[in-house]
Amino acid sequence: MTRPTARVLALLEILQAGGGFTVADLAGRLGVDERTVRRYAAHLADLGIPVEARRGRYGGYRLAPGYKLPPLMLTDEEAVAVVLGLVAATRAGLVTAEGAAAESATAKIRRVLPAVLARRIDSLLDTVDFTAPVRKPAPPGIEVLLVLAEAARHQQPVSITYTSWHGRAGERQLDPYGLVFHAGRWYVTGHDHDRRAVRTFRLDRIGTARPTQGRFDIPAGFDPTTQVLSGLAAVPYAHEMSVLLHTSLEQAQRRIPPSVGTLTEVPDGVRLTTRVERLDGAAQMLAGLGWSFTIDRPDELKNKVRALAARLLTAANAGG
Amino acid sequence: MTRPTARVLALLEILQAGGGFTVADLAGRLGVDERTVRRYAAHLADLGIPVEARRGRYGGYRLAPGYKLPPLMLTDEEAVAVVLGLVAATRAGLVTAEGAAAESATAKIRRVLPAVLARRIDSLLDTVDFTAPVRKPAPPGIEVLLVLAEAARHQQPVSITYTSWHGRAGERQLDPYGLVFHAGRWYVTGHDHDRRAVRTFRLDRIGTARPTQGRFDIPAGFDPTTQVLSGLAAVPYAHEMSVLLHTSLEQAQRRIPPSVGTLTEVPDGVRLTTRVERLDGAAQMLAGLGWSFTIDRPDELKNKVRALAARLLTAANAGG
DNA sequence: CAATACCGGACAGATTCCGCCCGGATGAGG
DNA sequence: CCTCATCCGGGCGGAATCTGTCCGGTATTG
Repeated sequence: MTRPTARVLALLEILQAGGGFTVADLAGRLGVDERTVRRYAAHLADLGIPVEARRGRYGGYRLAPGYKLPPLMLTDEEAVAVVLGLVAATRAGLVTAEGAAAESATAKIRRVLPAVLARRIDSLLDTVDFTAPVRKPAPPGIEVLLVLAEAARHQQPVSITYTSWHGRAGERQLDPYGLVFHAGRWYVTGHDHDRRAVRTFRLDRIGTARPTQGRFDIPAGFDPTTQVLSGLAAVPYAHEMSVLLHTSLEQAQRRIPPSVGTLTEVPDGVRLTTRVERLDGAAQMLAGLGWSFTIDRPDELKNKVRALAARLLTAANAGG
Repeated sequence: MTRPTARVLALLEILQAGGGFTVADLAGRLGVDERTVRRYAAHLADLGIPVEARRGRYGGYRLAPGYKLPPLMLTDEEAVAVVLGLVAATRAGLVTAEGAAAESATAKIRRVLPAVLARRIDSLLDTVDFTAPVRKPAPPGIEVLLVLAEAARHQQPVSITYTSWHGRAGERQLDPYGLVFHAGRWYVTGHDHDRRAVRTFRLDRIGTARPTQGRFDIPAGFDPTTQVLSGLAAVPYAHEMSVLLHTSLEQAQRRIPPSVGTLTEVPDGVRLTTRVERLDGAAQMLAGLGWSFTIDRPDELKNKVRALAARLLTAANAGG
């Protein structure tokens, strides 16, 4: 930043983000000396912007609480980021229940942009193709999402109404440890009071969420992502499967996502335990991995692997 | 007025009063030279304020028509969509060169939200985890992106400066047919005048883009995504492979991305033609797909499939 | 009291700003 | 096409403002 004008207004932007800032903090962010920050604060005051200063321990600068904000001004880069973000969020299934939120947000943002920039962004949206797959959204209600987020942040229990996959509705008391967005779906994981265990719920199946009294502690080292993904892997599919893969744990972890099953390092390789709906699919997966392996169970899987081998031989010998 | 900052902002206030102003008029009001007024107008533009200029008789400066609209009013859903969109765009590698655009955009949007909603959105951002991988961004310059988008939209040729992967810079004349965002990278594909063929370029390797004279037509049925992906797939791997899959084109397209190879519907199924580096890997892929198939070529692939079948038999018969 | 954090004058050197000059581009109206 | 009015922006030398440093001082909290 070469111009003092821009730096003074950058200070204004930082302060407008809210909260308080020490002079040392601001100096670091603006890349100037502390004395210069103090001068800038005085400049803002000269311009009629109410910068409040507090001396002493825990002191710093902030804007006066009631200060009225100017209209939104986005740079070209920021506008493009917002619009592309809305496209990305829609494609990822991140959009929430009132399905047109991304479209209407795009329209509103566009209206406060200069006409030339809006037209260029229109051209961009018209001409760009994305290769990532579009997720079918399973959006939660916005209120459910925000209540759970606040409760997780402040470690406050909630009461939720939940409809399970086979349609049974009920109320649950939950200590929400964290939220996870995975493959187009929102999940909350935490301590389920009724089950006295950690449970994971899909947010699109949660009707209402209401904070309740109390506070909870998150268990040390708890990782919401791991919990949700391993919970997804523990679906009660028809078959339990255990296979010894003749490779390293590192290699296995690189090729097999946690959502597929549990990998355990053992002396002869890595044990993969999981549940699957169809054993022929499991046979195909194992063939596709490329490592040799030993089947612990079920025995039926051995038959499926044999059948796949026979089919491959047929293919290799067909034609000429 | 002693400070340039104050004078620049005084210009903004005059323009915000509405209507148009000549440079001479503004110079008189601000007590500066006309050249200085023109500099101030450029400063405001740098700060993201849309000052529009009109040359010639009856010309002058004014603010862009939409600039004086009331402040942006977003619903809760829309605000969440925008903020989550910015997060998604960052993770997908969609953000552009001036790296902090998503962060500063988030801050600006947050500033025009009610404090309560802003706090709830903060909680959401603090507590949510995403499982999708974070792409390392290879961002193009915003100007390059927007110029190419407009040129593609209006079917107008461009002149680009391009640095190839081994570092050779040069200028190219291009008819941009479309833009594609794939796996964290921006691509433009179109007719390369110098090569007299369709070529694909990565936008992060394009230094500048400038529209040139003329118009072009896009070939009928041209699909930018297919072109970019098949270009990526056309890497000179060691082996050419052709396999007849005993399934439908629709099923094949669902399981085999275009980046893998070309799918062609034929009377007995779907022909997959592609190039691969390792035939044993190809054998594994075919086994993993689960359909029966016939190998056209190479003959060596038949040996690899036989070897895989043998390995599967060994696995199925091992243990008990 | 100790530690932390804002305050602001003064000075020399650094950086940015400014008026002036001027050839050039643009656009409306005759 | 021409005329007139108006914006455009690089370059230069001098003027104005900015900046870091130094430092003694005030304010606030535990």
